[in-house]
Amino acid sequence: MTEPRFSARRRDDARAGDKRERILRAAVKVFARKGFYASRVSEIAKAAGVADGTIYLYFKSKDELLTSLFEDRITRLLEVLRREIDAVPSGPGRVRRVVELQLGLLEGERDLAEVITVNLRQSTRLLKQYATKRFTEYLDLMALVIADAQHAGELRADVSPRIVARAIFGALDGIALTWALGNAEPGGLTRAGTQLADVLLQGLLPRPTAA
Amino acid sequence: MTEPRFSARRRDDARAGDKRERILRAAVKVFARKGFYASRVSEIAKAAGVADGTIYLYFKSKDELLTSLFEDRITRLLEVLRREIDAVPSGPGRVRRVVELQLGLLEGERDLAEVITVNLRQSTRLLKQYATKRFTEYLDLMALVIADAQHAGELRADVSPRIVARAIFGALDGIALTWALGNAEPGGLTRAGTQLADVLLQGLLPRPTAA
DNA sequence: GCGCGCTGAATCGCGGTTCAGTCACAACGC
DNA sequence: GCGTTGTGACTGAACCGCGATTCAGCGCGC
Repeated sequence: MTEPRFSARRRDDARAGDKRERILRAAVKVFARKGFYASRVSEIAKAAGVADGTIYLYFKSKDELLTSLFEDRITRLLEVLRREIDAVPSGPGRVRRVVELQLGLLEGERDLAEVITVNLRQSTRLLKQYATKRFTEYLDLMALVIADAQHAGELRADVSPRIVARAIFGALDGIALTWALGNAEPGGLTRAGTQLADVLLQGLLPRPTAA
Repeated sequence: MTEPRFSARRRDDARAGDKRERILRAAVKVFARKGFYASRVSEIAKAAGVADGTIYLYFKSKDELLTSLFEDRITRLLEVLRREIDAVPSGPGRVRRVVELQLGLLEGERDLAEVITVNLRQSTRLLKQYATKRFTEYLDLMALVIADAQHAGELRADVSPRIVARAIFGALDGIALTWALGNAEPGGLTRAGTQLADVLLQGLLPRPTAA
């Protein structure tokens, strides 16, 4: 229903035609620079190299454009995360992998980092209605990783997996936010990820011997 | 310049007259419920019990209303934090105090929690221009607490104080966010604060003996 | 020709902002 | 005391610009 029928193969036009994706990419760029509300649909159209009206052939509204953007990108992220988690056996290893992976991914996509950290919260509707779906899915995944490791005795069990999951999400978000808003020095996110993982893992170890 | 001259003492009207504060309080409530952009100035006026135009006697624009809100509330927070930090001698004690204090404060003001966590990011202008002032001040304060403790040998020195500060901010923000958006169970924030502090402190301890 | 993807100028509603009045009160002269 | 007038905080209906959305065409490929 959102997708254009079929075809759409312009033989004279080199760019692959996937206009929907072109629009999404343009939206990321524009939203990142100006924020959702300050961004004009016409700007996104221009950035994508399409007419204003074309956007409405692929998305119901400006709002739905933002929603789709998250739906799409977060779905991708969840896929990657699930795959990686499965590939790592140890609990602590998983935590480290997940933390480093997420910041590593954003390192290469500053615009996306900004959209996720900043714009996720722009549309209250988006946050309160939509986000409580995918976002919860994300938090649940993180909490599960923690809980599993706790049951295996690899991580201390005296803290709530859900709280830890939220804290990890928040820490990642906060680091990405300040990075995206600041000078975004190269390698900054990756380095931060390693350090965050270091602190988290030591903090989550089963209580050593003495409290 | 923003304040009305003087007088303004209505003897027949019980409410203390501080209209500016009344408007700010109303704004917190409305922004929290609907988000900055979805909130109508007329709604804030109604909630504050003043006319639409009155708001413009105290604030230049809707934008400036939001800005003033942060300026005001964050200034208060910084004051409280500084005082508390000075009152606690040990580094780890300070970290715990700061973490627990912030979540404790928000526990009593759900609306404010929501405004800070959600709306702080609504106005990109606010974030990029204004926030880089007070917000930086906040991060610097946190980083200083960490750095001091590191120099005193109370916390591990192999992580960047700034990264830790950002991570702590993010973790607090993330926890407050999910709390404010969720069921906001009573005591939830306080409990989360304790656990977060537990994990952080263990994680930040000087490396035990074996890495 | 025809269908379809696309275009982009025009529309239309919304809501931030303005500003001409209103009103309560204080100051003043008597 | 008491009318008169000045002051300025406050009001709220109307204005006006903006920008999301629409839709009457357009032209390319078949």
